[in-house]
Amino acid sequence: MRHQHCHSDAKKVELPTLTHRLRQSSRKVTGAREAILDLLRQHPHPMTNREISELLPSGLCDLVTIYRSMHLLEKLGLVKSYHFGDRQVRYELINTDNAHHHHLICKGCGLVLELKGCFLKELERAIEGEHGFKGISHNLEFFGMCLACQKKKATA
Amino acid sequence: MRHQHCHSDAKKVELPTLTHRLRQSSRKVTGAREAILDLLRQHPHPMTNREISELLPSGLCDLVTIYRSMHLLEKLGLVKSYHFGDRQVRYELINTDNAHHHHLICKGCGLVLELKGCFLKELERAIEGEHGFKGISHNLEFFGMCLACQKKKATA
DNA sequence: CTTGATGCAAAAATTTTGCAATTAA
DNA sequence: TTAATTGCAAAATTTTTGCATCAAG
Repeated sequence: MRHQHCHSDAKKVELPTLTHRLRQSSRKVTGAREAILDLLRQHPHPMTNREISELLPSGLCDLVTIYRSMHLLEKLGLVKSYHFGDRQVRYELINTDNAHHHHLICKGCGLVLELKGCFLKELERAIEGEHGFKGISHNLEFFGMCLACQKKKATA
Repeated sequence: MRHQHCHSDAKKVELPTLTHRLRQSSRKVTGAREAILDLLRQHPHPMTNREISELLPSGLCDLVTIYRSMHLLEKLGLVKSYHFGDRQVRYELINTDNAHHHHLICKGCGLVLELKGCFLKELERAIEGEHGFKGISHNLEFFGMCLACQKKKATA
């Protein structure tokens, strides 16, 4: 995945709000965690641990710390993990404005657009009824070729 | 994922049909590949390389061969890979009867049901129009708790 | 102080690669 | 015969764990 951008109008969660939630769970607000959370705020699209590590000021913390932090943040419900079908886990800050959404990912350049809204609630109800499952959720991501990559391909 | 089952009425692809497609691509029909394809026929739901390896007659082939085979079979379009959100790649035989479908996965026991049909074609068109993307596809999987696991939880 | 967090090294687990030997066509 | 395939060993990744040290609350 070469580049990632995100078009989202959702209001950003404030950093103090996030650190407060750490303290509430008797977790400590450390330099590494603040930096990670702030990075996620500034790049509001799913990122891998490695990407996070590379974007963080060099030497700020070990990659192991990022693994541990992301597990924790996910458990505490501050981030959500996404899978774009390439066996990598990506984490995105959960924005209360825009909690549940899907992405449109360019297979050429890795551009990520955030899609507004979701249309599968009724479908989930139908599936619950038909199969007796409870507590249904879903993963849904779209893939395609963005305008820029279409042009690139045409001229190549 | 502890168990996997699949409810599918789709007609099974015949083994000779599959091996024929290997020969067409000037690939060889080996014991390992026949065994893998037959296993996938008999377990018509997505399986990881490790699961395939463990279900194959012991010592039939190396795990490396399975990795290589699955890459090849995917490239040739005989299998499709799925991601159930646990960072594992799962492969399923492509059945011409039932090429595009989604799954309903129990978070308790790993039961996998195959859902018939797909309802997102119009949605894909809408997204193409709105964002200028071309060739849109999607990944969609549902997760929940199956009846048996609901009971198990209630009595626990 | 006391508990939780971190770095570093090492272990574990997963996936890929090189190469000589083997086998299907 | 020859081009593709395989096994084995080894390398390259990726993720997890242990433990002593450090730091936030």
